[in-house]
Amino acid sequence: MPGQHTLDETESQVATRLAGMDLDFEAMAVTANLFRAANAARNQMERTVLAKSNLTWTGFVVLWVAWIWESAETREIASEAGVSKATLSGVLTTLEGRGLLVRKRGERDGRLVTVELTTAGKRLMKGLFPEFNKAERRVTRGLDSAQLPAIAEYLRQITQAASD
Amino acid sequence: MPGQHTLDETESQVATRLAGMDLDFEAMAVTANLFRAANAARNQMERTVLAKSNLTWTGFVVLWVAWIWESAETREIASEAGVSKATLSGVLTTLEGRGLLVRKRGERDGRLVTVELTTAGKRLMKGLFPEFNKAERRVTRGLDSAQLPAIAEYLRQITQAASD
DNA sequence: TCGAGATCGTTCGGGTCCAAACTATCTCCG
DNA sequence: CGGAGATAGTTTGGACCCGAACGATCTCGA
Repeated sequence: MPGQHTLDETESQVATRLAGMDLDFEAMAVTANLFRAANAARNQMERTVLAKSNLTWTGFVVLWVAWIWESAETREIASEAGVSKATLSGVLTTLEGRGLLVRKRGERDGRLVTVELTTAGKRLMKGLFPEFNKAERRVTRGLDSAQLPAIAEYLRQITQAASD
Repeated sequence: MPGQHTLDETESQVATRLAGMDLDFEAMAVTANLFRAANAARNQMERTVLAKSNLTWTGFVVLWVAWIWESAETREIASEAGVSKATLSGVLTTLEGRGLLVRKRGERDGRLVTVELTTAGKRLMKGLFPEFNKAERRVTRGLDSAQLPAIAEYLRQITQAASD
């Protein structure tokens, strides 16, 4: 595969190209590999699990949050899914149009909207999630399973530090 | 902030809601936190570093790859940046329109296109990257610095496993 | 009570994002 | 030499993505 670089080649080129600058190369390696890993895992799971249900990544995450919490407020879903409320609004319209969830205006507070999965939405998630979990197992199969909890904790630390 | 859940609350709700299903909860925790961390870090860095230069995340990554490799072929950039060639094509048009890079048709092979930063593009990266690295240091500040290389290696393993 | 300010979800505009279809170019075998 | 097939980048169509502006709703103090 000509024109392709391995991870090692890339990091070596980076070190050469940026030599002499006052940089934290270890922090750089962690974040660079964080984005690479998240991207590779997302693409893999979209292709192998989500595509056959015609779901996007964000669509799946939104359904997942509403499923886990039974019924969720939109700002909550946006926060959990890691998207802006503007994005969520559009995604909800898409999923609602496909009959997977419904929006309900808050009764006490007329500004709020809560989201609930329809029967079809619940059935979809019930069938899809075990497959999704298999893919999660797959992308972590290169790791020592005894280390998994520690790795999850490292990632939580990054989330924490990035959230101010 | 009402309606917000902490990470612990979310994971506890997940465990309750999915109890009894045959799932790998440790793999789930790693991938869930991987996406949360990548997302939080990306949003943070977009807001604090990239926004003031009016650059998108992908735009920055594309410029970065071309900068590191002096001159790069399109397929190479797409692979490094983790986007499809279709996406890259649009991003290159945007960046070229802003005068940050130029496309050059391959001389030997007329199908290929190589990308090179303009003087303005190089100046931008030279000024921006140290700031970007500060943000990288910031999002990893919660981690034991002695562990950083090991964490980068864990993430490489995930990338590897997700790439087939 | 009544309005200033906060908060909620939606809309808008411009930029990604991808698979699939397409054009242009190259390779290589007959 | 010539064309079938492989390969590179672009276009297309539909969905996501965000900040900013917006209208609707709530809160709270004077």
